[in-house]
Parts: sequence; structure tokens; C-alpha cells
Amino acid sequence: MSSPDRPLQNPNQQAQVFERVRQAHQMEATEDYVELIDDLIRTQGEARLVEVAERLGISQPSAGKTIARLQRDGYVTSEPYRSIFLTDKGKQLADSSRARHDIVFKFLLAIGVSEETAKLDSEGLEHHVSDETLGVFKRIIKQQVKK
Amino acid sequence: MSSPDRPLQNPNQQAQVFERVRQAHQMEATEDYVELIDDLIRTQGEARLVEVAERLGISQPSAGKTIARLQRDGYVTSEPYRSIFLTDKGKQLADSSRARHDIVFKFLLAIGVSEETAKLDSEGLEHHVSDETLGVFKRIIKQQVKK
DNA sequence: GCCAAATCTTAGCCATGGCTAAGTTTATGC
DNA sequence: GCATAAACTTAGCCATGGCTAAGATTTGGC
Ligand SMILES: [Mn+2]
Ligand SMILES: [Mn+2]
Ligand SMILES: [Mn+2]
Ligand SMILES: [Mn+2]
Repeated sequence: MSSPDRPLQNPNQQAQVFERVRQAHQMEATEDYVELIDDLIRTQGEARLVEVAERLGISQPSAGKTIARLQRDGYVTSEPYRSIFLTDKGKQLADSSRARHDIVFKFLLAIGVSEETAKLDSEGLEHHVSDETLGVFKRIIKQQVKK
Repeated sequence: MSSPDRPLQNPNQQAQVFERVRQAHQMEATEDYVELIDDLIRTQGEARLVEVAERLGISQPSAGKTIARLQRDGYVTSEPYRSIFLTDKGKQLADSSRARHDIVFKFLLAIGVSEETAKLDSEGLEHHVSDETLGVFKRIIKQQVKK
């Protein structure tokens, strides 16, 4: 029942690890919103607040507040009572976020995770995968396809 | 340059995916704290606030506030100016969190990610891995060891 | 074209998790 | 054992991201 040794690492190193997670979380809402807005524009022609809120499972005022922040930070534009548009910056973030999300999703499928679980897990995992790890994921997806 | 089809899923289903990520994030601080506190008790004999704060890379008052919440929720006990102890509930959460964290870390190593990146990525990823995916990770770690 | 329903905004609330500044208590060194 | 340093608490600030209730605007049906 004894647990394996786990020597403490350098305090400053460890602090940098947690700092990086906090940074990832700071971008998370932004990435999920622009990705969703882009999906809605592609498939429905426009992104309405009511639909963004419904798909996130939150209230319209909550979604509206975050949209205001996204506008403040230059990811979207929106006028009162109108639908939401992505800026170039927002579109670029949406594209890269979706690409990363898709790789994480396909990777999970490739190693044998079910569709349903892959969909659930990838929504959270996507924001914490480094470029290096993403590269490894891509390689494994390719190998799987070959077989 | 065209992107693959990505039909929108059912709104309610999608909302449940995001709801699950929000739940995971709600437990995240708790898990990281009890895991760290347990590590400190194991290796240093006790967990002092000053060290918790230093290793998380945040101020002492910030760490203290979260410790107060953990106490309120029954994960730790602490008296003013004394070190921090885990309750049974806290110890159990620490153990399962560490086990999961270790599996995610070792899985990344097993598929070819570097030590440094595995350490960084696993700190965020650990909170979003379902039991099903964790099972697949374990299997792949075992296979790797056999080779 | 008008009324009702849908959509969106505004106002105000809350919890979490960051911060700094300043005060209190405990520990340490001499 | 006393002075100083270290550790901890308190107070008060902020941003994010949830909520409800209620008011404003737009849309759609007839
Ligand atoms: Mn995504
Ligand atoms: Mn996501
Ligand atoms: Mn996360
Ligand atoms: Mn973590």
C-alpha cells in the first residue's frame, strides 16, 4: 500500500507549472466562445447570442457579459440586438483552436476511447496540450490511419 | 484550405459537455491543494502555508483564503498560525488525485513526450481525464513497459 | 401595421481566486 | 529573555464567470 517516492521538485519550477495552467485557463473561455461562434456562422449563417448561451448551457446575460469582454479584447464585434461577428484575430484563434480540438479528439479515438467520452474529455483537455504533445498526438493519429 | 465538415451537435448535448468541464474546474483547485499538502507532509513532515503559497506561485493571503475554503468544505483542518492537516476526506482526494496525475504523466512519457513537457502538460490535463480514458492510458503504459 | 413572442440588455447579486498593505503572532538568534 | 525576522491574518481591492428579475428592442404572425 506504500506509494512510490515522489521527491519534491524545486519550488520555483513547480510555481511555473501552476502559472502555466492559470494562463491556459485564462484563454479557455475565449477559445471556446470563438470556436463556437465560428461553428454557428459556418452552419447557420450567423451567431446569435441566444444560441451561444443555449449551447454553452448558461444564461443569456452570462453569455452577453463574456461577449462584451471578447469585444473589449478585440476578438468579436457586435452591436446591440445584432448577431456576433469574429474579427480577424478572433477568426484566427477560432481556426487554431478548432484544429487543436480536432487533433485531441481524433487522438483519443485513435488510442481506443469511445466517441462519446472523446467528445467529453477533449473539450477540457484541448486547452492544456502543448505544441510538443500535440505533435506526438498527430503522429499517433497518422500511424493509426495507416494500419 | 477548406476545413472538414463539422456538423453541429444537439444543443443540449453540447451544453452537457461544457457543464462537465465547469464541474472539473470547480474541483481543480481543491485537488491541486490537497495533493500538494500531502506531498509536503510526506516529505517535510508538515505543510506550512508559506510553502504552499511559494510552490503554487501565489501570495500567502491568496493561498490562505483557499485553505479556509478547503476547511469549510471539510478537506483540511488548520488553526491560526499552525500548519495544515488533511482530513480523511482530504487524504482520500489527495491519494486519488496523485494516482491520476501520475498516470497522466507516465502516459505522456510512454507516447514519447519529454519529461519537462509531460510535467507541464499533466498538471492541467489531469483534471479533465475521465475514468474510461484513464483506463486506456493505463493499458498503454503497461504495453510500453513490456516492450 | 399591430400585438405578442423572442431576443437582447441592464441592474444587481454571488463565489472563486488573484493582488497589496498593514497588523498580529510565533520562532529564532544572540 | 528580548529584539528581530518570519509566518500568518485581516482588510480591502479587482477580474472572471455564473445567476435572476425586469425592462427594451426586434421579429413574426395575422
Ligand atoms: Mn474547443
Ligand atoms: Mn474547450
Ligand atoms: Mn482546465
Ligand atoms: Mn493540476
